[in-house]
Amino acid sequence: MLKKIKSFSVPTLRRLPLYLKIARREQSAGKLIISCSDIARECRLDPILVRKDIASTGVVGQARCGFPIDKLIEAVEIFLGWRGGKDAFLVGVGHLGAALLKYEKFQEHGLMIIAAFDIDKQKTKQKIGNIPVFLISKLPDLAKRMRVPIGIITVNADTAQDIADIMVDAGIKAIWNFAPIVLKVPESILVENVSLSASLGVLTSQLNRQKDSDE
Amino acid sequence: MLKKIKSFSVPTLRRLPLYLKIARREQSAGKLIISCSDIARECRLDPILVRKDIASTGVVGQARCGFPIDKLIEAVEIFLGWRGGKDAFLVGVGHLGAALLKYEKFQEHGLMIIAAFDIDKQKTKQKIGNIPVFLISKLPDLAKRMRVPIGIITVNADTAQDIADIMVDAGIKAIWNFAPIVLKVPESILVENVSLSASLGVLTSQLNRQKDSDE
DNA sequence: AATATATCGATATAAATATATCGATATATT
DNA sequence: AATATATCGATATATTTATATCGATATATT
Repeated sequence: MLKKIKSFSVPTLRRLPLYLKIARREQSAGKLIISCSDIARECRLDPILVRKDIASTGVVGQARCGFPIDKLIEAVEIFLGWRGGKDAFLVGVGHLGAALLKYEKFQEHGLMIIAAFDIDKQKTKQKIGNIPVFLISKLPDLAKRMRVPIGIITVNADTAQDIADIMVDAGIKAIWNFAPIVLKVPESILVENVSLSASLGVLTSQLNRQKDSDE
Repeated sequence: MLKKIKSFSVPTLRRLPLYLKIARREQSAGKLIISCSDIARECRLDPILVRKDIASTGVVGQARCGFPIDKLIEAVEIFLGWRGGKDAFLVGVGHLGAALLKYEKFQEHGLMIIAAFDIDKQKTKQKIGNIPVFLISKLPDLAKRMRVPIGIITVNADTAQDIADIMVDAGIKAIWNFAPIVLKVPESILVENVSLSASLGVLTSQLNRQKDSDE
């Protein structure tokens, strides 16, 4: 039976990790309760917005006090799918790919990069960040047998679509794409793009306009 | 005189670099004209949206044909502030910082990383991606003398605010922040955040919900 | 040459997102 | 104990963003 998937606002999903980070820090500092106003102040957001975001995770707060931090953290982690780690394969062991492999904190986000792949045989000779590197030809079999749900693409724009095709064939359900193209994949496959150009564009465009108005 | 800064939609600013990339590629392939429908098809967006985005750059098209690619590229580049490169300093030569220093294509985005900084003296001994690395204590003087407008923060969350303070004191106008915190800076300073957690949160959250509904 | 079609540009509508308002309630203060 | 205050939760409004509609126009087709 095809259930309608309740979709949540992407802006909300993008803010929640920040709230989580703050909540975890406050918990480490010994606090038991945290309010939306506290979080909003630190994020420079409207408390009402923070409250609505948090409400979508389903956690219930206490009037006048706030939310029990442990319950809040649990609710956000479950909501984001960060409880019970998900396996991922990374393809493209270049500068960026290697940096991601060496980043230790993805576990905090429930992401376990268990293997990396590249076309360059040289790169398969050593582990990076304790993660083994294989030839790309090994991906399909491994992905199918291990039922890996997430693929990370850190190859260049020219080869990204080919890698996406291989991932889809291998049964990967979600792609975290760092290449600056729009991947063509079946509708059922999730794609989340990280675009440095997009981010840089926002910055430099606004910087230009600000400068112009100063003169 | 304080002119009101005309602000453009951030979603539009985030899509324009993609259109630009496509336009450049088509130009290399010899095409002289490109239509919003062409771009929309490739980006999997509504042509009307693409047309509106492009309209905000001020370029004018030709009914039934599209936009002259050279004019379109020029307009988008100017709009994004990517004509006539901008200097930048990067602070934090860790895995990610080093990867950005080695990335050669920022020039296509009008960004020139002319120096990097770190607290670790060891790191100052060699260039990375042909960019020299200095001790962080050298930043203020260099930034002021060279009037560097952009600072890139690739340190960890604990030190990011300190680095931002140093950058602001040194006259930097815009910060490209890769650390997972909300920086506290004066209103006149632009901040653009790149948040891997946010991006990952969108992916894993949706992946979870999809899985739940399958069962 | 007349007609059809694709696209631009402008305007209008719809949908998504953010902000404001208000009552209820638990703690702090007088 | 009574009152004030901060915060939640729900509902309502405003703003932003995306989509739809329509006329004008340049090319392609008949």
